Amino acid sequence: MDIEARIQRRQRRDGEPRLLVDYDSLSPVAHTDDPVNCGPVLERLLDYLDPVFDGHLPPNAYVYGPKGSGKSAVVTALFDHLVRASSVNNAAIHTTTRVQATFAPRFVYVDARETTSAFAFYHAVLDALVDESVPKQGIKTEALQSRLKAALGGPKTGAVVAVDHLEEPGTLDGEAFVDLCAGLPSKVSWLAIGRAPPDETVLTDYTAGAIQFEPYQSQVLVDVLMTRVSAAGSRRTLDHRLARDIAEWADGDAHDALAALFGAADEAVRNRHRSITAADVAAGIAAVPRPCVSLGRVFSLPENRQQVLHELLTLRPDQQQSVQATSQHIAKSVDLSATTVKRILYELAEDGITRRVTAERVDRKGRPPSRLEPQFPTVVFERLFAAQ
DNA sequence: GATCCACGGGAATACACGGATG
DNA sequence: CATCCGTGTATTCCCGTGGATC
Repeated sequence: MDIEARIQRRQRRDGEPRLLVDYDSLSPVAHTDDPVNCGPVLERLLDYLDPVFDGHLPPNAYVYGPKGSGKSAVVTALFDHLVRASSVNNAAIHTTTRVQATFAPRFVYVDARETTSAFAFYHAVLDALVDESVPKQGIKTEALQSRLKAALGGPKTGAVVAVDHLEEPGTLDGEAFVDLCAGLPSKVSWLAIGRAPPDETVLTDYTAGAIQFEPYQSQVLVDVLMTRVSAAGSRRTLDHRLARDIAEWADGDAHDALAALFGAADEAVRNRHRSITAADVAAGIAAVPRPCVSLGRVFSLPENRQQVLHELLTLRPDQQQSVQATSQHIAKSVDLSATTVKRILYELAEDGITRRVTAERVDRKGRPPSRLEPQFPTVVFERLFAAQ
């Protein structure tokens, strides 16, 4: 946090202390280096990775748990450390190796939301593995595969690839992912991360074990919220009791809790409150639909889809009586034809980003129209979208 | 020239509903 | 009464084109 921001935060206006918050610290899509209170699951992940320190690759594994239970937060933090440790200083791992051979495993984190094709997937893995830049176009997918093989050619190398957000709408499904992994060199083990319980996914047909993430306990969630709040502003910004209210409402889902907190902080800032009030919290909670789609999914959408969503949020209710009318209005402010906008709107609804609500009754003929309800935290989206 | 993929457009299909038909 | 039909929408699906990069 730079000095400028710290000073700004202390500035007064109208003699009143004014709340200023650092929205990045509250963002449900931002993960911290050091997730709060995740000891037990972290230990289980390290247990799984233990063979690495013995000079072997671990088997494939599956990490699962509901949205907002900390899967991405913990795995990204862990892999960040491992990547740093293995690339900056291989010795760190070598010296703890109990056998003589110098086994230098690599660690790769891939977000399936960003890699929806075979090409993109192999590209992501290879790009993380080699220093030179890897072409994004113009070469065959098979060319990437052989380069991967070459990159892991050494006798004492191997890689553990964590693939996050599998089997979401719009990302790789289990079958496709397993097929892609079959095209990887044999010296690669994968750690799949998804939401489905082990018995509801084909992924576990190919893994030796599964690691479960439970929804956050209310008390832990309160800690998470308070930690984020103090990173974003001052500890006094949020009353402990209000944090508890948010946590109770969120029912163990850190994503939703942070989204609500973000909305509450935004409301407080706009009302020039000196701290977050109960009414602000109520407004913050109200701006998070339930069930709620993860913002991470929304922000990994292509730019023009996000544009369409942004415009959708600016329309008046009377402009979105039907999908057709909605797309025509949106097409006016976006560089896409109404037909294309319409198709995009249907795709977004299909993926659960929005929800179609069919009108009760219309005048006469024809199938009744639908309106689209956002299924993601709109306030947070607007703020972070504007900041992009 | 190869290769990947985003775009755009519209054709095809499904649906709702009232009214006609057998 | 059951079914079909016409009309006007909503919704899904498919495929060609073109930019960008190697």
